[in-house]
Amino acid sequence: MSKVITPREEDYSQWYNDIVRKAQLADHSAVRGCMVIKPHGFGIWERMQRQLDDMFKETGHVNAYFPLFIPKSFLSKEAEHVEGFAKECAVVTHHRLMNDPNGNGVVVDPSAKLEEELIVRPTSETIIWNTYKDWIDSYRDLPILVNQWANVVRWELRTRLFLRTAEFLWQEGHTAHATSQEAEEETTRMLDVYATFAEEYMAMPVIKGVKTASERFAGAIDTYTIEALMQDGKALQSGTSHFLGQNFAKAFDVTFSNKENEREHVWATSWGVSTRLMGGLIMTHSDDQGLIIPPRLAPTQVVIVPIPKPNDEINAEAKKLLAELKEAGVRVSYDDDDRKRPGFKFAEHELKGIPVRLGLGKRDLEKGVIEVARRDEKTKESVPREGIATYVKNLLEEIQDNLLAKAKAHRAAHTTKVDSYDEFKKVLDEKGGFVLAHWDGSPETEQQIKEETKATIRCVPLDNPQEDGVDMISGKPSKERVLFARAY
RNA sequence: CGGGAUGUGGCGCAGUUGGUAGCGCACACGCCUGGGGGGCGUGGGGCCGCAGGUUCAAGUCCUGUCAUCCCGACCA
Repeated sequence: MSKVITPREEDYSQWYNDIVRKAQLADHSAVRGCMVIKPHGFGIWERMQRQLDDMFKETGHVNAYFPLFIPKSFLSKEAEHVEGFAKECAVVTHHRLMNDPNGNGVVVDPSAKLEEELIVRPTSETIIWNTYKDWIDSYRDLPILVNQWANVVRWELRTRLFLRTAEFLWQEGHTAHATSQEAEEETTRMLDVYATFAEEYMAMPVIKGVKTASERFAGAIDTYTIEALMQDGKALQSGTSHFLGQNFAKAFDVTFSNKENEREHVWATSWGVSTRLMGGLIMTHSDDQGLIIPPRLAPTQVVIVPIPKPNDEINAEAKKLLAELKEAGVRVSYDDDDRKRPGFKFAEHELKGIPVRLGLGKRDLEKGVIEVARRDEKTKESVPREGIATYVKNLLEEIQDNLLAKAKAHRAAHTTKVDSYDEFKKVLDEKGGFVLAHWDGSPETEQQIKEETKATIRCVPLDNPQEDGVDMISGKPSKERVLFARAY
């Protein structure tokens, strides 16, 4: 297999595909739009899952699991919701196959038609709220703070590995509360969890904000989002947290008795991040040599390469090094494959994004040093063998910080304030990135901008500085800038 | 779903006016090598995406179909 990656400058889409496939994160499968997540890719996802799950638990949530299939009738109970998802649902109509009477393998058994079709969940609000109806009777039953890790299916017409696949993995939190205020607090709490995770673990800075009406989740009162900026200047919606009001409680008739013994509808939130984060991770950090994984998410943080090849002496030293590093809490492995030469291994580990490589060579050992190579900056240095574990541990933190700093610098350099529509278009075409501009709040100008420039309002940033201005197009007054970008 | 392109060993590709399917990498074995993707030799591996059709003969021509990629439309 050719290990050469298309340079970003030449073709960013192709570069992205090359990274995903050549770093062995994922591959296309036999099913249109569905991918096989390979061990290296899944290992990163598992690190994300584990960390997020811990953060959910720390904020009081528990995990549960609801069915893959949803009765068709459930989808029609919340009008906006069905409209948002109807066009991309996989539908189960039969439950049995039979041998083809003509001898051509198996066919669907027409007698096994389902009375009511089942929808493969595109998201689980409906099945979950149908269940919550049975769980909730009193204010004492609230809040319900449940999360589930699951796969969902959305029959997308155009798919891209990780960024938009027909089936994807995610978590979806679904909470039920006694008051609007409590639900709104939950919505922003989880948005904060996502933002913290993105910055501290993925080293991917994000802007927190609220979606405009046109970009809102189908069935939500408010959709909060974290928006990240990719290397090519396009935005990636990386996580959402929805305040659902009483929409689903009303649709599924979920009520509770309050302290005054009055019957009220329950208030709801839902929030999720998906394997799309993998796409964000790739497009935030990686380079033309391959993937770059932030140390906190790297399944393997350090790889030890024997130079020029494993032998008894080097193996013995490697064993000691492994023990020292593991003792220090570092995820480390030893590449003792004796069929491949060092140069090949270097390139391979760089391609796969392992943050730190230790070169263990006879000459270095005699001098009492080890060659330490960092993936992020592609630099190498000789480090004393004594105290190497501490050095590496500190280096991993430095790399983590460096990646976040670089991503922040890139975002800062690609965030532009503009005050005229001409300038807006010019920045989008020549520079890309986030564009902060005044907007009069009307769906019409938002739509016009989208049609003419392909840019959308990513969000109205939270804690947005208030300032007087005028809409670029209508000239109507505006009191704050909103965040525009072309997006994935 | 519309426009364009591409499907040939695991990967990347060539294959002329139709006439016995090739190359590089990878793989297996052997020898030589050995601090940034080694060298030489030998060898194995193909329903040419799939289904029809034209023809004495189809990887090549025709029709259909499936899949992937790029650009759109769509996209909580």
